[in-house]
Amino acid sequence: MSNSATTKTAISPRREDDFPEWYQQVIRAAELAEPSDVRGCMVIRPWGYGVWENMQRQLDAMFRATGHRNAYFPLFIPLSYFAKEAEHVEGFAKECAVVTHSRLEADADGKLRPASALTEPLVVRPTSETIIGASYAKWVQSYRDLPILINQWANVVRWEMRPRLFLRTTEFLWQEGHTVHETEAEARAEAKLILDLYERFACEHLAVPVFTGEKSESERFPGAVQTLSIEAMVQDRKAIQAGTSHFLGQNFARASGIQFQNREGKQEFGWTTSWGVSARLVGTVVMMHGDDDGIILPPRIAPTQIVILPVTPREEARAAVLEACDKLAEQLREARYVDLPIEVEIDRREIGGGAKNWEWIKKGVPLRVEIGPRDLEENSVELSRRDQPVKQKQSMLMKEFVARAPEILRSIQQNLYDRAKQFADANTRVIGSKEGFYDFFTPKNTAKPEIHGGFALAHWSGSRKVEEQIKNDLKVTIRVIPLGDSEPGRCIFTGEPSPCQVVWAKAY
RNA sequence: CGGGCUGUGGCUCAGCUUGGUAGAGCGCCUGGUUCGGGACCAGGAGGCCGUGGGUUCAAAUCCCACCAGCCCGACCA
Repeated sequence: MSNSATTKTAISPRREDDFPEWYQQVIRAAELAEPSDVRGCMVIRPWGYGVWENMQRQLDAMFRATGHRNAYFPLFIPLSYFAKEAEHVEGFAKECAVVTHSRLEADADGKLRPASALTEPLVVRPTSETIIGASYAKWVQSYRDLPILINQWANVVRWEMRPRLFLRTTEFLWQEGHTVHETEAEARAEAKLILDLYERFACEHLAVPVFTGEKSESERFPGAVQTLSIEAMVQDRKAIQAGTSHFLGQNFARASGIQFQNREGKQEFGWTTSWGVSARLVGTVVMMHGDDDGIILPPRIAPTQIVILPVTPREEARAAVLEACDKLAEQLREARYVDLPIEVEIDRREIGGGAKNWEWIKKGVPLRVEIGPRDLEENSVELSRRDQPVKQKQSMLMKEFVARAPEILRSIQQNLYDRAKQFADANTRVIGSKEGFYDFFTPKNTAKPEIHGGFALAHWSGSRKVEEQIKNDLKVTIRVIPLGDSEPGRCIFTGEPSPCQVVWAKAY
């Protein structure tokens, strides 16, 4: 019997009925974020920001460990700087916010109007290659000044047409690394190092398995020589680009005048890279792990990993229950999960126990712990794992729970990853013919056009024309060209020789 | 930026065709009964009906413009 048809879920619609709407409802129900009155911009609420802060903290440690240091560069980029790299301009010109005035004045009707035009308009950074390049040009004189390994945590603005909470907003939070190297090989190695770092972060911290590789020319960052990317498959089987790392060659060095005297005493342009991930990762986690009752946060990035819910059916038991909660919280905070104290919160609010429980379910807290009078008598607690069905509860001795909490969190983290990996594997196919390819990406149910095959691995000769044709016909693009060993074959569309299979999918 | 749909208390929406002083459910507040599960009963607060203009004695309702949101395209982290 299909229980799911009758069971009430916290989020409606369900994923299978309307995935985009489900996504929005989850974000609202979990109090991650909400749309603001400013077109295309969002308010990130404490719960959502807490997730981002955890991602930030953990990535930051990884950057530091690989020799990078943080710095901060201006939000405003003089138009003339921005104009230096031709492809870069072409790529970003259509989505730039531009500051042209420096003052407001009241007109005759008392309405405020911009006044005092700037001599040179300022572009609000859509990315910072050019403004950072201007500084690097001053800092770099000799090969002894290299490498420069800097990261910046910042907001950027891209005037997008269709905003979506976390996935595509006009202003967004991200991290952008910008490095300069003495040789091409070093710069290429840096881009690859960061790609691997992003992959590790996605898998181990976000429980998000990814496909990695190089972008085709048409999907490359404007001005880059090579763009590397990690791509995840979310639950509607679409791909989401979760992080990119670019080898920029000498293009931006040339544009910004980043030159140094090399070991032979000759002037040479530096070799640069840039790389970034954004708060889009929060949206990725929602679409990756969420269910019809809300989000499910991987323990490593959950702002609260364990919530303690006092059960106080009788007023006279209240004090004793709360005391036991405090004691448990204290003990749990002394335990370590991935080398950090466990984040514990006691929810003392006096609202109905059921309602309270559901709030935390929707917010995706990995582990809920109930303590009531009966538990006090038996020195036990009732556990509910967010990665298991809502009604499923497990009783455990308090002492045992304290000892096992880190292990349980690890198990949840692992389970989320395994599930996601299994889903991605189950919906990834090697495809050997054009017909098979078109069939794979053609929706079987016209009422739900978003449901299609998933990811396809297929040979492609490198023809841009084929790429365009597929995009026009099916809205399917090459997500990545895998790096490393590959079996040559024949392009399934043209029969031409192909060096390797590439990953195809519909994308966010 | 093009095409379609939609803007009415915090949320979901009814009312609009046939103009006549603003409604429901959920949520919120108060009191009570409950309490190992999103409880129940009673009372209450909350809305220049997206904005501006027009038609009219009278506009949530009709007309025009604008703005915003969603879905579909082009673009993107």
